[in-house]
Amino acid sequence: MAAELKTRRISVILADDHPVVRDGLAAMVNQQSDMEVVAEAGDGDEAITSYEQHHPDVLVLDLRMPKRDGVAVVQRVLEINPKARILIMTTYDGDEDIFQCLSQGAKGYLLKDAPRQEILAAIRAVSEDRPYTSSTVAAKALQRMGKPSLTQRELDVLQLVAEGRSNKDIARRLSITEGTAKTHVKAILTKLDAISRTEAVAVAHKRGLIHL
Amino acid sequence: MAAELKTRRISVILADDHPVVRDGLAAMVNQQSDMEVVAEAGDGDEAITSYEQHHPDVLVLDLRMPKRDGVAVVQRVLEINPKARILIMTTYDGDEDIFQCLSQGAKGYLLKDAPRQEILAAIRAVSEDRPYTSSTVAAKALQRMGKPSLTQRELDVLQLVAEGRSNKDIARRLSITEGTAKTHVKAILTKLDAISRTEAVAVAHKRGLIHL
DNA sequence: CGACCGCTCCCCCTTAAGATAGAGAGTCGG
DNA sequence: CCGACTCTCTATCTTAAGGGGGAGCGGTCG
Repeated sequence: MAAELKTRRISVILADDHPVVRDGLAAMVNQQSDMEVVAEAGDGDEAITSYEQHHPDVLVLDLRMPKRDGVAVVQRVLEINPKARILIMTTYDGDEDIFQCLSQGAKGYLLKDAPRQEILAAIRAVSEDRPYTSSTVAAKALQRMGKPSLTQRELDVLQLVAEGRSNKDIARRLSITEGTAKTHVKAILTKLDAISRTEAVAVAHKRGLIHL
Repeated sequence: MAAELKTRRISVILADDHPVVRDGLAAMVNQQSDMEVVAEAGDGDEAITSYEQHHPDVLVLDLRMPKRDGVAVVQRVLEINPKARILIMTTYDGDEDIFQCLSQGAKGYLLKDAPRQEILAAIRAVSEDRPYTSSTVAAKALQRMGKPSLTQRELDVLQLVAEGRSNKDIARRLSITEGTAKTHVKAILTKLDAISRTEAVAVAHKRGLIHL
């Protein structure tokens, strides 16, 4: 490690709520001669303030974090710097999560069970502003294409359905009539291609539309 | 690092399907003067064969792994060596998972978002055959006490309910009548204190009775 | 402006789900 | 051997859920 070190190292921020994962990534990254960890964050808010302070080459981001979830962090960071290079690193492989992050402007998306080499390759790719998406993840993103998306109201209803609420209960909570609640549920069933509300919950969970 | 190194180091096997997590734990453990990682495993079967080969002081085990899940590994390893010292390290905080592992003989249970110090303390405790359970986890285990447990058949039915199957469909798949399926569902609702099947799924998921 | 969309409400109708109660056959442990 | 438990099945009844329509109203956008 001598010659190629002249060029500046890739600076990386790690945002993950598990100290163990941060340690693992930090160990991997700092072992490389061409990159280094400049900061770590344990929740969404920390990730944003850290980004503002350090403006790293790459932000490695977990999707599920306390205080502010990954998608919101992506949105906020890209507001601060539209050219920010963000690599999503998560256990969630639902097409909705993937679609949301990538369409919002994240440069890469990979799963936590990825081998070391792939993780490092992804960081390098994203640092050069090249998108990185593993084939399985890309396939999921394509699956999402063509599928109808739910409206905000439908997502509200879906959330309550997933909690096991009845149509009547949902109506009360959303201050609408039971008939309207049923209309929304029907729309959800149609869009998710489900026969019953319970199946709708299963489908929505698999796709990452809801996180129980 | 000199004097206290005379006593043999605590040997540790790490079983987790995420390379990143294994790296993180390995880095943490190997930095300590009184412990070392002797093997790693990426799935349940590997964990068992690794244990048989090395007979480590502590087996750190993730619950959700390919091929064979954590609870099954705990069972098998304790068959091999009833005095095995197993520390569960997972993201799942459902009372059922915790109860199953601890009642089966795991010595410790902690969550992946635990701070470094707690993780190391847990490994040391378990290595000395002292049980380690964080207060929040212990509280969950106590919650489980008094709650009725489901029969195997009820778990079968619950699984299908969670997939969104109708009573008729469940009956066909289990080769029973729809009436019997309803009887099981009814028993499930009563035991889980739920009003509808969808709520039952939500409760069962929270408690860790099913993993979607 | 007119088309489109999202949200709201309404109707009727069929089917699935849940509540209640009873009962026979099998297994297991005291 | 006798409870206790599990699994199975039965029947009836009430209510919730789902299918198929239609329709008004406030936006937005070409």
